[in-house]
This record gives sequence, structure tokens and C-alpha cells, in this order.
Amino acid sequence: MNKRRYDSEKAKVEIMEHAVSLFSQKGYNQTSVGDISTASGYSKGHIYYHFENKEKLFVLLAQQTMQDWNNKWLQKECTYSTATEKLYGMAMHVLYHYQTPLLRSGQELASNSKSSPESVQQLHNLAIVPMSAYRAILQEGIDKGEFVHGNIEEWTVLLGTWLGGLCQLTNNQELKALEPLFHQAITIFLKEIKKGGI
Amino acid sequence: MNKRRYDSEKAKVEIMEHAVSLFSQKGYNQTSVGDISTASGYSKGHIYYHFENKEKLFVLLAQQTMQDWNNKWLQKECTYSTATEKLYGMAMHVLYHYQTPLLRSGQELASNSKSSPESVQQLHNLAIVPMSAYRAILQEGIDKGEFVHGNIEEWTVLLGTWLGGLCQLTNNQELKALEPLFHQAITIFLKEIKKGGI
DNA sequence: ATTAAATTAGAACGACCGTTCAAATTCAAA
DNA sequence: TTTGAATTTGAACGGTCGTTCTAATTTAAT
Repeated sequence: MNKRRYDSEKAKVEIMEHAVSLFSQKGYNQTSVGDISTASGYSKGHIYYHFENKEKLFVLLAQQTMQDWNNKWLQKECTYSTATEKLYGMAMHVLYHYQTPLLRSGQELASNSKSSPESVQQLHNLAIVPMSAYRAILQEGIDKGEFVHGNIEEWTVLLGTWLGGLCQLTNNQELKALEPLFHQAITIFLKEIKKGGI
Repeated sequence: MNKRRYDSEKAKVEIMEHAVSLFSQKGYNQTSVGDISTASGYSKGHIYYHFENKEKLFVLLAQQTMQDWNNKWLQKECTYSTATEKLYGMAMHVLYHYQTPLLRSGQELASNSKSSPESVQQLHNLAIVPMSAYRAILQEGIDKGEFVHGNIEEWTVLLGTWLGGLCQLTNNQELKALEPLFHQAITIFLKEIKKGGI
């Protein structure tokens, strides 16, 4: 069934897919609603039929992207048994699934004084998601006796900034080629926090 | 002497100072030539008397900022005797003198397809400056026997991305409060590369 | 004092962009 | 088949922005 020539949901999804691609490639300000219209094949007016405005559209995409990243991690997480394995697994997860360019576009929006405070807040909240995931692994490692007792908040920030910094390389380099780098970062980090490491 | 009412050089410097401030606060696209005009007190036309266009103005400021950062480091570097000390000193130098917001604006410009390839290339070249500084310290540490022999290019990238990632925190937090974090990152990194550390 | 160059201002242009709106088209139900 | 709602279009508006241009003002030299 459902042989309608109009399929609003399909149109909405297609618009969102092209929007994600464009925001990632060109950034928030450099991507116009006209660009999204041209790429998706739907008129500008139709985009406003589905989404209140450009800003809300972007926030929705960013939230959806981050949620997707987190869900994928939760699925993968249980395949690892130790916190150490999880750290290495997380590094690969970040390398291959963290949508750095899209989320960097969020900084553009957030730093614009004309953006609605609500949107800015929502984008800020997204940064908490990966940090929480890192913290959970570190906490588990401590609880299980794999890692020494230490300043877990500091560890979380140090790990998060390192992985975040490494992600900036994904613009210029092949992901596969970056694997050893991400792996080595975890190895170095583990020397600090692993029990019996000294 | 020199009691001219017109002082073109002074005007140029003032325009550049306000432009740096605005580009840092609002980003490249969100800073209009009109903004710079209003902030500096000189007309838009006058800005184009001194600078060919907005893009060239920004590239000049970015280059100048990076050169200033490097010069300040070269002055400070010789006050440290060991490569280990230099690493800690570099961390503080990055924390307090690396103009993260301005240089992030460069990514906005570089990711815009309408930007001239020449400008994009010039901005890319700027990223080499800090990496070279890091590599020099690591090389010195190896040569002097402070650090073990290892993959110096990999170390350079790992150190650079970590400091770069940590710099993103300077938007939200007080610099002074970040000192322990930067310090701790170097400590962890040193455990990997320092001789007799195991 | 005259003149030509340097400096500055401000208006104006053309392009683009986010958004709105009215009309056209398609759909599902009556 | 008619009707009203859902969907889609495309033109249009108001605003902003980078840039250009002309004219005015100041400066230094003659």
C-alpha cells in the first residue's frame, strides 16, 4: 500500500540527509537554505513546511547525530569485557563515528549572538554526551580495580580533549591511517591510570 | 614633530586591533566589515584603503598572531634548561598565548569554497608553526638523552592534538583554572617518552 | 597660495540569504 | 465527484554584507 505520490516523511528524511551532508562540508553559515533546497530537490518553501527555521533544523540534526553516536556505542560497549578494552574500543568509535565537522558547525551557531539562547543551550548540552561516556568507562575501571584511584573528573576532561583534538585530523587524513595514533593515545593514557603500571 | 591630523599608520593599527578582537569573539563570517568599521571608528571605505579585502585582512592578522606566538616562545624557550622543562613551559605558553578563537575562525574561511586558494594555503601553513615548535623540543630531548628513542612524528602529532584539544576549553573556563590540566597532560605524556620512566 | 598626492567618509550597488505567502497540485474521504 | 486538508512550489520581501566609487578633507611640497 501507501502508493502516494506525496510522501511527506520521505521528503523530510531526504532534506535532513542532505542538510547533514552540507552542514558537515561547508559549515553552518556557509550552508544556505537554498543549498539544501537544491541538493535535496525540494523547494525552499517546502523546507519551511517541515522545519520552523534553519536554526531549529540544525539543532535537530546535531541532537540526532549525537544520539546516534551514543546508541551505537551502547550497542558496541557490551562486546568488551574490561574497562581497558572499552577505552581502546571507544577510541575507534570516536575515530569512525564522531561527526566532527557537523558538531563543529554547532560552534558557529553557538557563537552567533543572534542565535536563540535555547538553541545555544541545547548545543552545549550535546557536549555532555561523550564526556559522560568517557567518565562511565573510567569509573568502571576504578570500581573493578583495573585503574588506580584518581581524579576522575580530571581524567575525563584529559581523555575527552585528547580524543577531541585527534578528531580534528579526520578532516585531512584517511581514517584508517589514524588508527595507530588513536590507539597510541589510549596506551599512553593507560600508563597513567592503570594499576601496576609503574 | 609629526603632528599630522591624519596618521594613516595609527589608523591601520587600530583597525587591525579591533578586527582581531571581533574575529576572535564572533568568528570570521559573523564579523562584518561594518562591525570593524563601527568598532574602530573608521569608515568602511577607509578599511578598503588599507586592506585589499576582508579575506586578506584576516589572513594577515592570523599570520601576525601566529608569528607573535612563535616569537614570544623563542624568547621564553631559552630560560629553560631541559627539554622536560620546555614541555611544561610550552604547555603554559599555549594556554596563555595561543589565540584559539582567532585561529578557529581561520577554519571557517578555509572551509568556504569561495575563499581564494592562496588564502586557504596560507592558513594551512600556519598550523605548521606550533607543530615545528613541539617537534624541536622532542628532538632536543632525544638528543640530550632525556627522552627515549621513539617515533618523533607520532609524538609530535599526539602532543599537538592534545594541547589543541585542551585549548578548546579556554572558551568557557578561566585560564588560571586550566593550569593543572595542562600540566597533568604533560606529566602523562612524559611518562611515555621519558627515559627511566618505567 | 597653489597644487597634487594622501587620507577619510559615506553613499550606493549588486548579490545573497532567511523567511513568508499565496497559489497550485495532490491526496483521502465523503 | 466533490470537498477540504495535506503537500509542494516559486515568487517576492526585507535585510545584510562585501565591495566600489565619488567626493571631501588634509597634508606636504612648490
